[in-house]
Amino acid sequence: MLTKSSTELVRQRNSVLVLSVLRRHGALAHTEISDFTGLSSATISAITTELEKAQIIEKSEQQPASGRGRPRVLLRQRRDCGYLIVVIISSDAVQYSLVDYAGKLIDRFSEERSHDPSGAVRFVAGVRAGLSRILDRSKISQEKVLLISISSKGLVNSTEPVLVWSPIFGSEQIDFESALRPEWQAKVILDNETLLVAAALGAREEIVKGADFRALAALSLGHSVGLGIVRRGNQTGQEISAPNFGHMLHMANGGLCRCGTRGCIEAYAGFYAILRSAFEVPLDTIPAKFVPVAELDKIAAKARQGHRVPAFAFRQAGLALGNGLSRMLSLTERMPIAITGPGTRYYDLLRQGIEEGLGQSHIVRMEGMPEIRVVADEQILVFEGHLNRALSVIDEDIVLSGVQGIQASATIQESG
Amino acid sequence: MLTKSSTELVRQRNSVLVLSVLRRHGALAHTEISDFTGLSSATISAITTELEKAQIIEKSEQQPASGRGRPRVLLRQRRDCGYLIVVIISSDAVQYSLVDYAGKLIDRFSEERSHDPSGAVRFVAGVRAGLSRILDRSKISQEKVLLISISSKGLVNSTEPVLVWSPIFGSEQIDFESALRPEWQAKVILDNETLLVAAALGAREEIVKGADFRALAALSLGHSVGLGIVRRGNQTGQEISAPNFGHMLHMANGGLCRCGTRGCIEAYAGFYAILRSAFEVPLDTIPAKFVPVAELDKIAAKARQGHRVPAFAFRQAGLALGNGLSRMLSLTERMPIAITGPGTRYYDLLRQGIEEGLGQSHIVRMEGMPEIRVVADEQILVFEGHLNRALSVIDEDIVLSGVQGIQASATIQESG
DNA sequence: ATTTTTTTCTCGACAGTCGAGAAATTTAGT
DNA sequence: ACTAAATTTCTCGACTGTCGAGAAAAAAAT
Repeated sequence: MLTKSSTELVRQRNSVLVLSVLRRHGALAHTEISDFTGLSSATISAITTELEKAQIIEKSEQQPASGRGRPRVLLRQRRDCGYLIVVIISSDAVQYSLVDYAGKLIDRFSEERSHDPSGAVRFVAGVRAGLSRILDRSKISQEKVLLISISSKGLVNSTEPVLVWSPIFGSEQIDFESALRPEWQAKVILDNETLLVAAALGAREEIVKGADFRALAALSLGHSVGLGIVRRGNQTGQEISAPNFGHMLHMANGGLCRCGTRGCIEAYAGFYAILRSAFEVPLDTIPAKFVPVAELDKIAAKARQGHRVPAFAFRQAGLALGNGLSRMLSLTERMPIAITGPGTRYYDLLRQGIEEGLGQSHIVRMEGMPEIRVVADEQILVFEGHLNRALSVIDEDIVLSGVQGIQASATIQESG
Repeated sequence: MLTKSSTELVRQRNSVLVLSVLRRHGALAHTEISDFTGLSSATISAITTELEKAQIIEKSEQQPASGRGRPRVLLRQRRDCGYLIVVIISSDAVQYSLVDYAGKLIDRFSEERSHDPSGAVRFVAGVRAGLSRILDRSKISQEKVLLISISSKGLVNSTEPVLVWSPIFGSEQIDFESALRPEWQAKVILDNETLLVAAALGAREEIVKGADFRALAALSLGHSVGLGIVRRGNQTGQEISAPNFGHMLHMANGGLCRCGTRGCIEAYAGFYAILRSAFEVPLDTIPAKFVPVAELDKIAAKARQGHRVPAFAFRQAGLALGNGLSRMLSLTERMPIAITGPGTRYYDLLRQGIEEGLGQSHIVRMEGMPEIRVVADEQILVFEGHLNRALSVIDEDIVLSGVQGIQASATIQESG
């Protein structure tokens, strides 16, 4: 259904555009903003004075004039305009980061996660405690926290911050919004971890390729298997999705997965699955909860020495991944695939299987093998994805609600 | 990447909105348009007078006033504002339809397709001849044809009207744009047939459910297997895609498919595959080019009588479909599935397999079985999809280019 | 001191939407 | 027959938004 447009919408959109340009390129002068956005200088003036009144951006202090002419006045976001807390949930720890509106990291710590399965209630309490702690440490008032951006592996509700399924808590759902709501007024968003990796890679790619960028998939290999897809939208930025790839069906009635289903991709390509396969344990054995990476390293070493069974385990894993990716490509357009996560260290062993698995499908035979790259530093990408996403959400929120509100209160202060 | 907005864009958008409302609900009065669009009466006046000057809509002749008050003046699209040719390519015929801008069918005929494999060049020539013929028969000038909307089974390029792969011509690509370009100035669009079915069903659903509508998949069963997905977009209408579902990998190293690959879904669920399986022919036999439906009816009859082997063939087909659908659901959100096409007559035999195949995946076990409906009248839906899609494309084009151009020429005429 | 160059800011023109109320036109009531 | 009520369409002025042009500002070069 189409929806009506209005002139105010135009202003909103262009304001968000200005903020996003400012974010992407740092402090910019009037004319540069005009160049990047395509908006006229007059419009930039109007928008920036409005944003400045609303205390969202500020004129940078005079800097030594370089070159002739009237010196530029750089505009930048006000760092203290608002703050963002990033919560990254991984299998063994929860990392909390406090970030200012300009994207600068202010404080960070991790808390070990006890491996007791005592469940979601206790875990949520831990998260609440962690959030309080990071706020206390930095002496920032709670209202200044505009957004809490959370990520986890697993399946996430697309509209609300609800963790629908996770490797840790299974089907025990966690609704972060309601869990934090009485205490925190900030908006809460939740994203799949690999989705954020994909978003970060997509943003990088868009900077390089510009309008040529079409789509990209990120495949994260580790204890579990995640996939994120980012696609260039019609007009409004990027579209991202995090399918339930690790638990997509690889083979009917196949190996038993941690999730209780048989034949998931993860039941062949997750770390525990490779271990199980390398030790020739029956495929319907209930899989280990946690596998030390050192253990897998040993198997990889043997495989590299030419031992048949461990090599076969990696190959099977690769096949499951390749088949799964080929199925994804059958349902989407052709796109490059970036492989990240701790599993990349075994890419030499997985590669042949992945390529063979890909090659078994019609789409790949027709369009050719997709480009595959290995990308390290998954952690950095996750954080980068958080920032990209969270800050642009903040931008929108500020423009949507903030400008009028803050501006109104500013005028009251002036007149009062 | 975000892009700038302007006030003219607002007008364009709202003009398209008015046209689309007019199309959906037929002739409407001023106030009704205002209600449907949410735009104010004044704006409707401005837009409609502009569209009327540009000869895109017209005031309907006075009709008997019902109720008190000033009688309504109904507005409707001008039928002769432009025309549309719909070309539906199926395995045994090509159907040509001439439709006016109000969606009314003016002329239609089908041309048998000779089953010789002489290839794409000859086929394209046939299409050109068919287009000329329908134009001749109706005495409409070629410039009045604004759009040629083509559909086929197979895989279609997402940006250009290029048939990338089809059951008929295989990988022999057909670029309809360049094939028709010197002769026809009209815009050419090409869509997968099942995509149009999905689009039509989606549009129907949106009328019923309104904003509650999220997404829907259409599965077409026949000689080949097609899938169309329609999703509600962020803001601008619906997003539709036609994946290469029939040739998605069902089982590595599985049965030989018509496309030459092994293990495609179609190699289990296409008509020829069911036949092959029912006759216990080895799965690597090169499949029949064309299967008479009567043949399959016989097998179905036997299966319904309780014969094991034919029943098993249908069950295997269902399993392949169910597994494939479960994989699709792993990559998208949960959505209802509408099954169409000639294969629906065997749905009683396929059903158990489909449900079992779906149930083998984690996502279905977690979210529950998706809603499955059987929808007959695929042909009607295909045509309806063509119309929905083509006419809204025309609306956009008219507003984008037409209004200014036509208006300009109108003022010249006035002053001249 | 003047000119040149570069950047920012301001003004008037133009496009779009909206609310209110005038104008048009029919039905109902007396 | 005439008037009042109802309903729809149209018009006007206010408001918001963008843009181009040119004025104003401010530093470097001459």
